[in-house]
Amino acid sequence: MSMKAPRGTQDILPGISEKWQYIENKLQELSYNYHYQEIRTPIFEHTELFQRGVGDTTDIVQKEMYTFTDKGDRSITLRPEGTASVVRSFVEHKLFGSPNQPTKLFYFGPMFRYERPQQGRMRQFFQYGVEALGSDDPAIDAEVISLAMNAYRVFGLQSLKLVINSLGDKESRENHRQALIDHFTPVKKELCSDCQSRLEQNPLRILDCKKDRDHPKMKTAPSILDYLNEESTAYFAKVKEYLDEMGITYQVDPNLVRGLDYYNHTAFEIMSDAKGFGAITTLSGGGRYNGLVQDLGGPETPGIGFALSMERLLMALEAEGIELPLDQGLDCYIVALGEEAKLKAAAITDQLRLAGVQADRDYQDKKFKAQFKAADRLKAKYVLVLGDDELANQQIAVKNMKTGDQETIDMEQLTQHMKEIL
RNA sequence: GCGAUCGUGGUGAAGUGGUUAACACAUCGGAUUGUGGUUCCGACAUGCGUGGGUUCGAUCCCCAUCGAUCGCCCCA
Repeated sequence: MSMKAPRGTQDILPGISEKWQYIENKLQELSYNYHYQEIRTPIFEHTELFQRGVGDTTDIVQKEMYTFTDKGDRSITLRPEGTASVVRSFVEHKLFGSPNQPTKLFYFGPMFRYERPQQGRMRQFFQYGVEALGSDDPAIDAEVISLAMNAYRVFGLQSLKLVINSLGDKESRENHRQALIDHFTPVKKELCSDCQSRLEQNPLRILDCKKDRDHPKMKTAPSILDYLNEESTAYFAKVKEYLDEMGITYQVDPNLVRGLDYYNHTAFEIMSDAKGFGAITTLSGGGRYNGLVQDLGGPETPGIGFALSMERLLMALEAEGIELPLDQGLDCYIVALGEEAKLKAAAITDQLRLAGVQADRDYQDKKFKAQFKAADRLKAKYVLVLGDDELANQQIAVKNMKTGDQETIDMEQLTQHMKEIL
């Protein structure tokens, strides 16, 4: 039996977990600034939710889902993404009935996809994402994109590239789809096997195929932007206008397609430009999904959202050499000499902790000097020394480890004193 | 799912088919019975991812397996 974590999973150990907490807190704060509220949905759902929500033709559903049958003979799937669950919950709990629309939600948690792992691609990975349901104002598209960008900017990341596109409404997509089929069918045999089946299932995705990238028909392929009807064109123009006004720079890429079936109108991706960033450059992605709520049994409700990967955010920070301003170091470490002092130290430590002071002490029966070394290693701001002398006088020595200054404090004033100097 | 490279102590890492698996850092102990540094001395691998095979003998050769990294695919 292997005692290693399963392939594609990782332990987030002390030293790293602090970074995660910092990022989570910051993203939560940012979400509230945009007035999004947290939603927590189950980590597993009925398989059918993803088949219908994410789409049967997607790679996620076709080959990447963690699906199993539970003891009640239900087909269960570990969620591969967050949107389907959020929309399901929105419908199930009739959040569309709230007078406060749009419904603006954020979530955070693990997602699962059965893939070949490499750096920045795990089988269990963590996403932060938002969904805005109930508005088809282009301003909310811009808001979500702005939030997505700021989710990196708040950490000081610079090397970001925002790519946007419009997939149009249903009519535009239909027309474009037919144009793609007409365009590629004559050369069907020259395309890769994936694209041959895409031609029938989802011709749009031929456009971002890396294998057939150099095929002559690729360059002349009908662009979605030429097939947008008046309404879709106007919508996209408005989104861009909002972005311009907000000072958010972007690049329009007509080949940006996104892997999930539910997208329409606005689609976007944020990538890292940073050198030394791995082969995987996409940091986050999102888009509009106006038909999804209805597909999952709700009333006709527009929606837009995005999700980012925590792992890749961490990679981006690393690539740009950004150090997070983490609080580190213990408030105080209690050094005790002798049995009696040890006993007293336990009580003092306990008291300090209850009063809101971080405190720790030795449990390894270390020598005096070794206890000091431990305190130093733990970056303790203060060391409290308790020996025979102090014990006799009902006092304790408080040493500032940074300045080296030391003073003697009466035992009963210690907690108060520590709270003052910290 | 396909292809390639790799897997030695807490960490970084050397090494060889044959008795004691370098070195460095970290850790622990001592020099220094109550103050963090430095220096010096000493200690520290259930044995080289796991399982099997070849061999008189394998950490080093072969096979399988697990895992990591990179590329493809795709994405977050």
